[in-house]
Amino acid sequence: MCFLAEEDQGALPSKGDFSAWYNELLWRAEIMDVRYPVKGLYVWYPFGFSLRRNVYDLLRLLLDRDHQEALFPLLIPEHELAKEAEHIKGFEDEVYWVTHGGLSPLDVKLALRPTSECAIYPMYALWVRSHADLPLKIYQIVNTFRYETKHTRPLIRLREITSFKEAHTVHTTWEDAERQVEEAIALYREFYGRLCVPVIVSRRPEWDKFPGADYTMAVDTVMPDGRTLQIGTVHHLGDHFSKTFQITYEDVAGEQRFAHQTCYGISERSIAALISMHGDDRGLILPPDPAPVQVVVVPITIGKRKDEVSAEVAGIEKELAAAGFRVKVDSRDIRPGAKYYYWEMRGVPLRLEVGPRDIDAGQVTVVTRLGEKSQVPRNALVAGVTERLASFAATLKERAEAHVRTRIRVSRSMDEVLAAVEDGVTLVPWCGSRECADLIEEKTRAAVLGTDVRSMYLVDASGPCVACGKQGITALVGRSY
RNA sequence: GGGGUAGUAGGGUAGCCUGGUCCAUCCUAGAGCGUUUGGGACGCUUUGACGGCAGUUCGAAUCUGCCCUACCCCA
Repeated sequence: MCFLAEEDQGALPSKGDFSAWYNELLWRAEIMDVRYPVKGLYVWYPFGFSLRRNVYDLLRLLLDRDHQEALFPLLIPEHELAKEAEHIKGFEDEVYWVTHGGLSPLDVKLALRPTSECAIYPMYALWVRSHADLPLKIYQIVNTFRYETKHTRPLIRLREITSFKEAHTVHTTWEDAERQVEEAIALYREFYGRLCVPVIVSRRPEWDKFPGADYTMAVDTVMPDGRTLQIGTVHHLGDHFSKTFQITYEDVAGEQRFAHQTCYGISERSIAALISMHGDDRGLILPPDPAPVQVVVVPITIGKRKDEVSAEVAGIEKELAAAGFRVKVDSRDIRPGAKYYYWEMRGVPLRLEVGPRDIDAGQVTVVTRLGEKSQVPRNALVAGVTERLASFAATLKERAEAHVRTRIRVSRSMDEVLAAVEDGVTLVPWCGSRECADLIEEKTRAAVLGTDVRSMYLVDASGPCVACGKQGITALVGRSY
């Protein structure tokens, strides 16, 4: 099996073999180390953590416009977690329990939060008094724990979600909460826009909504192998939780009323999507916004002119850093080619090559991660780098959209569904019944993901239901992670 | 949840059935020295492992039990 050394040194598995590519890339690009000795728990390498920080900084920037960040405890007492019947039913199989303090059994078992509604809402009951306190929009970025029984996968299916951004809002009316749902969707669209990851928004079927919610809107993307990945959810909680946790406010007429709530979350699956969407056989490809290193400078030093090149490179580094770019000079004593491969694996958007020929010509050689090579005059470097990073991001976005567009097809029969979900998702007419959804799943191993499908590639697929033939509406169907 | 296979250095393998004290081999692995440097350089030197716990034994990578972890198949 070991033919790599001769044919193609150091190559990743082809992206066509997505699973192998993904696993190998995670450690080759130093995102995650999967060798931690507990199932479903993984370690962020410094490089991966830096990527994570940039991604979550973007998310914070968007949320901080009108949300406040806070922090609630990891442990939830059993009686609080069990308060909302539907909610606990949805999670009870996956909860980790803390049962002992030292050697003594605890009087009240404590759950590691699988999500934080039951940690936050008892406090909201204390905090919310008047209509003037509303809307209340708070978020936190924390780790959560779920004892996943299915196949765990780094960044995608975890027993410790390390990077769960969850927002919890409180409103006076159902309609106001509904408007918040739309705002959250818009916010998530903007976030994924910055990551150049195209998304499809849809309304999850009744049986697949968040436990305790009125309805759930989901944000999905289409992975390279055509399977979908849920990378964000927005839930309208109605007044279920406010009744359970007694979150009431006094309205303008002096009446006590139950509040209406929403919650919405994004996890490190956003990073899985980012990595998977753009990467290629050479490694990561990162858009400039989240890239830990945006520009790498490789000095080409030969013999006597070494000092001259070093001085030039130092000047370039200073100038770019002053302009706000995350720039890295690679002055290691290895050949330039090895550096190119190294930084390509790590997805750096732009590489600058600076050697004697460039100095003589008064220029810098610029190569994008997609391999486009050009020269920028040394005296217009910042402008040149700015322009190339912008067009690089635009190109990534186009590539990603082209990928998703070719993976969405319309199917009008079960056979067409079966063919379509082999390597993509499909829009099908569906009558809306659970029975037909189950039949579709049974025959195609693909699930009805949602209705009210919103995508820039939307095609109307209403017509006779592919399962029963009754009049149906457009539904999104696909195999998901 | 049920079944199967496996875990040997940074990564990949052989050895295990048939126990033998220095435990081999490959690599884009690591460390050092020197020569090199416009797409993965080369030479020399060198480091480093039998998943964990217990048992059997004069002696365990090898046999037994339990546990952990990984992968595959089925539900």
